[in-house]
Amino acid sequence: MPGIPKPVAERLPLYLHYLQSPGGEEERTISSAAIARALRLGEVQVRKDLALVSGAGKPKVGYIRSELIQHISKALGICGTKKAVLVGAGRLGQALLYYGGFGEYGLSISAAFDTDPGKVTVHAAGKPVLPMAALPNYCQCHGIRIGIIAVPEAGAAQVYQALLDCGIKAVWNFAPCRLEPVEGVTVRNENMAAALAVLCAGLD
Amino acid sequence: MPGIPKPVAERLPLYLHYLQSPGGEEERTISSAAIARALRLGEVQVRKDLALVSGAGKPKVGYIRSELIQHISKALGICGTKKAVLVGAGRLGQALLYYGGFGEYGLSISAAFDTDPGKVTVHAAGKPVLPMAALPNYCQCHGIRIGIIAVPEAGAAQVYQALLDCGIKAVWNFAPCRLEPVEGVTVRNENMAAALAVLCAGLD
DNA sequence: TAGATTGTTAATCGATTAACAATC
DNA sequence: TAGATTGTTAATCGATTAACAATC
Repeated sequence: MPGIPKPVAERLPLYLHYLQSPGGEEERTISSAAIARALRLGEVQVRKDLALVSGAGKPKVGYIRSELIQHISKALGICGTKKAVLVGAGRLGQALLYYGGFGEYGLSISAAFDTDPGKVTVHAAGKPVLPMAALPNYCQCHGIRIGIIAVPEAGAAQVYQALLDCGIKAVWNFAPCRLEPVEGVTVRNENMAAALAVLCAGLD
Repeated sequence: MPGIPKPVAERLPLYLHYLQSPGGEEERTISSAAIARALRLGEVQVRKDLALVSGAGKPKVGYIRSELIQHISKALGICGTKKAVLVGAGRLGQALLYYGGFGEYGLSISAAFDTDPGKVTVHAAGKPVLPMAALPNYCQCHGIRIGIIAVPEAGAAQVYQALLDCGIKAVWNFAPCRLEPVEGVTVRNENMAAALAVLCAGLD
């Protein structure tokens, strides 16, 4: 995504979801105004975003839906299905493992890992739950570059290091702690408690 | 949070978490430089943020830890424990129900609601899972103003309306759809699949 | 007093919005 | 041609960073 500002990149999945959603208008073309209305964004903003990744809009006509889907998908690097590993097969980990929504963006969690031998025997959502020791080999064999951390805070740093050692390049961290930045590795911290706290901050 | 810019508000929980975390330096005072180092932020940014909610730093000394915790807590509206209801007791819902991290910010999920009679009998994490019909009465009796939507996309709009009817003022939505904005109600959309897609966008 | 650390004012940067030009 | 819709250039807005003043 070189050249695509972060706020724009964050809107791209919304456009894609809307364009692919059934039930909406199934016209062959669509205008920036229609997208803006549906997603409650400014129409100039939508046009600017789309110009950045597509630039294939036609005055008086709008955008060809299928083309636009192609272009946004390309900008998001969607090609085939990228596989991710999940570390931590607790409740949150299992919720992610069963969640079907990633496929829309060409992503899937292909295996989970846990230190708890009790969880290791479980196959969840048709996916294996393996012991931590199996992580390096699994990642190498499957060419995994995406890792998800769903363990308690105390274990996060260690899991992070293990993922780095496996050559992971993108980390989605659900533990409420910052992870040491590493050149060439992208980290997103998903601090659930903090998110709810901010949402509720203005309540009184 | 009138007067506090959103980016600042999003950093406040990080400061609070760091200040309250055990194991760190347990000094009575702390400097903006120390906080910045730990959280990997700019020190001027930390000082500006803290000046906005506290303004009680002393040159040469820093901030008194306990005071700072008080001030940030106040800015985040933390007082006692605010209760939230959760709609949708699937895997994600249960993960949230069991998650213990909300307490740090004075929040707790006190009950879940589901249309599936099978889920209704379960008591999860010592919290009741009730039928949807019980929602209005529960919210009124407990003075609930926070609602969490953890149902599939198709049901989200209806659940949202139900929550609005109950007088909910803050909504945390995990379904991948935008919800109609309503005056006086804050909504945060937590689109998990989109988040992972953006994280992985730059992979190749 | 001197030095460390906060707080503020000004400068920079980036994103959004508005106005308008281009074009099918 | 006229009108609708895109795309671009300029203006606005807000946040971050840098420089410096204040003060314990």
